[in-house]
Amino acid sequence: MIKNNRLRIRSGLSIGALAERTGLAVSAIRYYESEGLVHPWRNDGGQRRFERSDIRRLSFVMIAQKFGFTISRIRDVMRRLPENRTPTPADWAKISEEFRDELDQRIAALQTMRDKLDGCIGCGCLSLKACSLYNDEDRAHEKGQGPRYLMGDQPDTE
Amino acid sequence: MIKNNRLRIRSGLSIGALAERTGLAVSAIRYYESEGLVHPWRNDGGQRRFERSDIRRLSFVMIAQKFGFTISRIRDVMRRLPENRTPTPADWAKISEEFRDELDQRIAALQTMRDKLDGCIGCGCLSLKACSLYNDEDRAHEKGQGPRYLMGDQPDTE
DNA sequence: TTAATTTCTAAACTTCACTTTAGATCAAGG
DNA sequence: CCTTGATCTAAAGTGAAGTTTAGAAATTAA
Repeated sequence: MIKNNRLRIRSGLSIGALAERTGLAVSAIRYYESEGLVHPWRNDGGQRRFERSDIRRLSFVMIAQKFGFTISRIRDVMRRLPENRTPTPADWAKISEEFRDELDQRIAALQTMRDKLDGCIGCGCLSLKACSLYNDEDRAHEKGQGPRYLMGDQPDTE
Repeated sequence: MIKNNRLRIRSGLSIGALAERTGLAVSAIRYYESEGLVHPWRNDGGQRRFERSDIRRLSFVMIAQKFGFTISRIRDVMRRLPENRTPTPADWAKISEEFRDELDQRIAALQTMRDKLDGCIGCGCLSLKACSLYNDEDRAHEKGQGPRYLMGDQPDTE
């Protein structure tokens, strides 16, 4: 099975080397391990050793963070990478597409809100019960339930 | 000068009434005061009393938060409202436009990043030095300096 | 071999945007 | 007047995403 019978040394990258390669702080990498984003092994002295493909994993994390995804969301998506082998470019492309779909939705939601804001600028309301910026379904921040009573202005002026 | 010489009672809204009108928690309103977003006065017993126009102020805060602006950014923008008089719809429209401009920029930045991601999905790279998702100027998160060395992959495979 | 550098763990600290808690005071209804 | 209910302050807690610190052990360079 093994074509090359020279001893294959799996020395791996130290955490400092990985930090240099990714631009991340050492402490951030340890934190990402605690969050399950990378899974280093330990050498004889108990120090972390990383695979070269972890550079790519962490790069993906950084990109996803730029897009505004949370650690837990990123972890969920990365769970879909193969565990038994080093992910291929095709594997990465597949999970990237998932992010793209969410990104599209968020762009669309922001655009809708901007259009509503345009309408509100036109009428200067910004505080009327009827304002479409309230009680909208297309929230930018899905979590948090947002205002319930909203814009309690009565028709009289203030 | 004063046409109506009946005593004008400026009783104001209690914090609970304002909470009901805006949908915010009482604790959130106190927090917003501590952050300089509203400036209630105190009645004889030391309780906060708010103007009716504070409903609008807080509504504006809520909208701006939906758009992802931070408290300090919102405070900065709201400083441009007139202090000597109750803001008019036109005043609100003016500062809303400022937000709209930033919103436009953020939408554009997200779109650019999405397009780049599309390119990366096509080539499956996601980890090459040349990848345009790194070292880009159009960051979604302006704060935080982002990766410096970025994607340290050497040309050899992993 | 010795000294300098890295890495280790655990715990505490940071910022943001709030909420919760505790004990005290204020205001309103019966 | 008395009792709820609302409000007050200050401090601590929350969760996300890390950073900082301290003291010890491992690794590397000279």
